[in-house]
Amino acid sequence: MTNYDNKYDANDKYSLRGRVFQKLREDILSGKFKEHEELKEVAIGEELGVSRTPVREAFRQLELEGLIQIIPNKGAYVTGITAKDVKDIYMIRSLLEGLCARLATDKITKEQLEEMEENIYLAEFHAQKGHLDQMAELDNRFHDILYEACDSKLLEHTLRDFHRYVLRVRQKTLATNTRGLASNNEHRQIMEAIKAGDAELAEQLANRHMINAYDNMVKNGLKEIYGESDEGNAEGQ
Amino acid sequence: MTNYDNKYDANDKYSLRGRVFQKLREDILSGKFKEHEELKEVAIGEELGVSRTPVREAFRQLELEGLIQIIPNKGAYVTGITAKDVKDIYMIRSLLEGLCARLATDKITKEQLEEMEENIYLAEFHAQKGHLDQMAELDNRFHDILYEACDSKLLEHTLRDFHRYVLRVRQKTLATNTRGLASNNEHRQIMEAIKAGDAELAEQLANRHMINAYDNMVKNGLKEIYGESDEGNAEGQ
DNA sequence: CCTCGTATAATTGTATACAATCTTACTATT
DNA sequence: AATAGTAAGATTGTATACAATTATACGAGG
Repeated sequence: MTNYDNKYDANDKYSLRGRVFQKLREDILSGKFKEHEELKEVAIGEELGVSRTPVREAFRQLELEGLIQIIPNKGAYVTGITAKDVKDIYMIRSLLEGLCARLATDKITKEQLEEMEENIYLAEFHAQKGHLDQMAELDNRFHDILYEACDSKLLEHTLRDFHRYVLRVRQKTLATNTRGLASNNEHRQIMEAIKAGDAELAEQLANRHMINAYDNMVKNGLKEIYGESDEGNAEGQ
Repeated sequence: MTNYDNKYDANDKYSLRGRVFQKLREDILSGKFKEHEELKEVAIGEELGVSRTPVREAFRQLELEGLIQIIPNKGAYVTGITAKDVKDIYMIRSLLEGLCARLATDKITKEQLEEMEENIYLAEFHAQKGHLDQMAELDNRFHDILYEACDSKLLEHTLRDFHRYVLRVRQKTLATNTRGLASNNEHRQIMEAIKAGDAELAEQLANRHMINAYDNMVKNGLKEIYGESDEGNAEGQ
């Protein structure tokens, strides 16, 4: 669930705890810390030059973000993502991104729509050039715009959480260029539907966009990467 | 987002932090702490007989659960729920409870199905007797069973978060007996669909169940209670 | 050689001390 | 009287000290 309309965001940049939190999140999402790796308070503290207190508080936040698991009196461990988790997230996101697109059709501002168009235009350029990093960045930003445009702090926050959570996987799988181009075309269709005021269509397209993204991940070896590496409950896909 | 399959739950009962966390959450949800009320570390600590450290850590968790907002160097405040928030949550829940019911149709165990039937049977009894507290309890439990039955830790956790989050409102509005009876009949229909293996129908019914619940809240004065009491962004409903 | 138990070390949990920041009230100046 | 400045108090942020718990290593007994 977490917090919503908070101008002073929880990951506040200016406190030590906030900086530790951001750093650790980044390191986990980027894969610097592997799954099931243990994070020790003193080690992290020394590495970042802070005491245990801010580290501990950052741990509590990371736990609620689902990035680590804290076992009382034992330790903090980077959580693993199973193939089943990824499948579930995309199922949930499919519905919620659809809802988001539907709501955004009524609520989107002129500025947001313009940024969307620019985003798609730029992405096409980078797709042709094969700039994968920029593609990923633009993809993230496209969804962020959509989340902002739905005018629901709660939905926005929920989607952002899920989106961030699968970034770990995405970095390894979206790196195929063919999907990048197809994905951007789907973005364009969604944008066109929103622009035309067709909420139903926008919802369906956003819905489908997630399903396609997931199918592509499966094709490109999601199973091999995250298959049975975990607690052995990777069943579905 | 928060943590998922964690046998050692974050709100661990045996640490001071865990107890403080649970106590504060309970007090916020029950309405003992009013919206926008400031929570001071020392005051809470003295009241519960602990130092500031576990209180601070509990605060971090409450913040990520969306129950309080922490402004750096200033204080912790109980978050307000606007009418718009409630509307958004029910919109989201409508989709996700539908998904949950659909998945549960395939995954539910014999035991879970039996507990569901028993739950509905008991609820009918208490509805006739006008036992509102028990009704609320059984209603919560029904949805918990459904969440467990969908066999998705992620969906289960997400729905539980939203469910808990609206408890604050529910306690004030579901207290009408007529809705209790209707609600229980909807539970029965959902259960029957699941039992019959009709996933599509179960999804639609669960979907509709949420919409009905929300409509009833609006009828029974949600607006009056949570209308403009907040930041003045209660627009939609 | 294996198992159990104990002691020691390592790690987390909590309390307290100190630093930084913000709030409040009072005073001086206009 | 109103306002700005400043100092005192209150509150949060961080560091450190101590307690409790858990993991590890080693040795005794079988």
